[in-house]
Amino acid sequence: MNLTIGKLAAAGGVGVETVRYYQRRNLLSVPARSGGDGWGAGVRRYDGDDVRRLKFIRSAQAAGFTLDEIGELLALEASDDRARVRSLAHQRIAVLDEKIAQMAEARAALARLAEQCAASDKGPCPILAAFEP
Amino acid sequence: MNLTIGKLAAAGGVGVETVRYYQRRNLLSVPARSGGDGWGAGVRRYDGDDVRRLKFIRSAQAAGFTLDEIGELLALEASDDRARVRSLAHQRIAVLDEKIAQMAEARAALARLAEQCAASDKGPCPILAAFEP
DNA sequence: ATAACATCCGTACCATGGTACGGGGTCAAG
DNA sequence: CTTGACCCCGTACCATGGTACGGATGTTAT
Repeated sequence: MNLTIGKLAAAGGVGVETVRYYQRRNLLSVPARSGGDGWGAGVRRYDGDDVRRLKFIRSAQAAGFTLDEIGELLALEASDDRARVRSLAHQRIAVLDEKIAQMAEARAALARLAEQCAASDKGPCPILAAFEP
Repeated sequence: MNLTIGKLAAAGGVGVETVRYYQRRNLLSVPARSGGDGWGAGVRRYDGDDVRRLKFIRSAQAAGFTLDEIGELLALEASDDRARVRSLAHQRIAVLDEKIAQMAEARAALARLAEQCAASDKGPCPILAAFEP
């Protein structure tokens, strides 16, 4: 594993600019440039650990954490504040449960809508009504 | 039902500025001002239909529609393009299913994390690892 | 060794979904 | 008939999460 930024980005399923953005946000480190001396010498190289971090960022985003929160999580990884970790996890689980329930409800509404809309082919279908409780 | 913008907003669980924003986006109509003539004459009044629309917007947002898409849905309500409605509904259901699955996965990861983090009280808990597949 | 391609970096710009400000006008209760 | 709460409108600003540009430099395949 001796990746350039482009390979790292590809491994994480994001664009190069996104990696650089995460570096600006201090979510990913900025390794030294490979070349030894002079002015703009060498290219930065990344390894499996960077890939792990990058993938973690994407997973945590899917869990609904903001990039700021993800920064805190990454900092916690290297600390031993277990209480804080548990707290963040439980908070996020609660939010997630609520969101999942909400989305399931929305899904049901959409299924109703599609069904009612499929029944006949005359006139409009009641879109607003489909979302009413 | 003869609401001022403030009551409408409250009924929808949003702020006044949000209602005005939706009006700018053409998601909500802007009724005539009650007073008759002159320059700044009267206040705008809203009714149950506006409340229904506003609540619909919030529900559709929870379903993951963007405000632009919601605009299209509202337009479709008054049309009879059932095929388009079905298409939007099915698309959104697919996205929703994927997102729900993703969130369930994230929830499991967080539960694992909280558990491992609760087990002992020494050292850091493996946050990155908790999200690995 | 030279062309083609990738990286580096600062800076600017973008979309989405709002929120804030401020100087007015209006309305209902006391 | 004043006072306090609310409404009107334009304009500016904000946070989040990126995406784009472009000139200089570095790397690599032929």
